[in-house]
Amino acid sequence: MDVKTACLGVLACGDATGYEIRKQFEEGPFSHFFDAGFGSIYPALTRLTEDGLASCTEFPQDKRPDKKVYAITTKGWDVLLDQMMERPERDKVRSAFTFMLFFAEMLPAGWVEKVVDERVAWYRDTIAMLRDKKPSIARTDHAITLEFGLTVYQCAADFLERNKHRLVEAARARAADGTGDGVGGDEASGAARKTPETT
Amino acid sequence: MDVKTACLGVLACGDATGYEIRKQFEEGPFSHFFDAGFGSIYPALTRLTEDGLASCTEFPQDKRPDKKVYAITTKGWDVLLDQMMERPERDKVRSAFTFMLFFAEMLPAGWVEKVVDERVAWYRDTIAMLRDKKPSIARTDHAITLEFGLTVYQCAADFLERNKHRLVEAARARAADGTGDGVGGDEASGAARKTPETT
DNA sequence: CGTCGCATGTAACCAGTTACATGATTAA
DNA sequence: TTAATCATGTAACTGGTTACATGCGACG
Repeated sequence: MDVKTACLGVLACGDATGYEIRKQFEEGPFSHFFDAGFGSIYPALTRLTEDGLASCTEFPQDKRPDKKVYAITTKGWDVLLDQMMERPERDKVRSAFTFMLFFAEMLPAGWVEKVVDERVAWYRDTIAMLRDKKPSIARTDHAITLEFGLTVYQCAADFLERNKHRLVEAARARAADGTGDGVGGDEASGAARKTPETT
Repeated sequence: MDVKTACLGVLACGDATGYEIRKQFEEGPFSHFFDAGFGSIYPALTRLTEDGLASCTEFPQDKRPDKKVYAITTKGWDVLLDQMMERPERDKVRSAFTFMLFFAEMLPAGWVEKVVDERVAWYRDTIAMLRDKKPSIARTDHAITLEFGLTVYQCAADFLERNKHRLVEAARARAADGTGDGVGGDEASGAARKTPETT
């Protein structure tokens, strides 16, 4: 799923300018499963218009660039539908947080605690925000997607809160026994590995 | 978090070849929060070696390319630790599945059902696999990260199973009232939007 | 008096993907 | 006989990010 398709998706919910689309990607419902900046949105919109998948209406404004409102066309709908009838590709997730969790033992306990706390706070804030928005959502699919996020975030936040102490204790224990920062001592680290057998 | 850091992370768990690293990204624990192919791993490994963050030992093999086993160096540990002491950047998620969920009403009910079923099946399989692996994990942080995934996947699968009928019904309802494929009729679709006020 | 929100876009850059090249062994 | 596993790598491409360019009005 590339930026063009995602823009088409936003336009399928209502006409929008490039600026508004970015906000959708940053704060709106799309932010939970997509992201893109201006640098990719504007060219995508130009392309979409060239290909007849979106139409563009200009509204002159003084003292600032003309506002360009994009709308999805019939052909755009067709393409969007086609795209969604293809088997969805695997989710692409890149989480520096989880990466850090995975190595929590190697890190200072205080740092681990801080990062986990911040993450939990982010979940709580997001959950509150989603709860706020929920009543104003008319479409069933949109509502269910929101609930999906709500449920999963809730679950994640609860887990982290319940298990924070274990992580922090593990980090503390490691620090105490001197293995602290994972410094193995010599060049090629001693990470457990049998001499590689010549396959 | 780029490929270089991720490779360093894998090497921090034990020496490995490029081939093995890819497997970690595809099937191993890293697959849940990172992904990369050969085309980025091999150059990254070369770079890491040049910069002294990893060392490389070659094991000649006949009838196939020499096996190159990489190990993280002391400097590599330092860099990895430094990286993890920086505040983790926002997760990047790109989920074509969730995108589709969000537009479920526009799609044929049968298709929605199929896609959701497949996703639930994937969760169930992954959960079973993680449960299998769990007993063999020594490190606390690794174990907790695994449990984190287990918990969240479980929650997601349960939600989808509980709410599948709502999605399918919504899709079915839409199809029935003729608004079916979202075809608005004319060029600039009728998606509700007031004439844009000139800000 | 600074910085945030509105509003557009381009150009340079970089990271990562895809396809290609090579090739033996083993299991279905 | 077909496909998968092992094992490395490069070159071409693409998709997206970052930085730059412009500039007013509102709010603190």
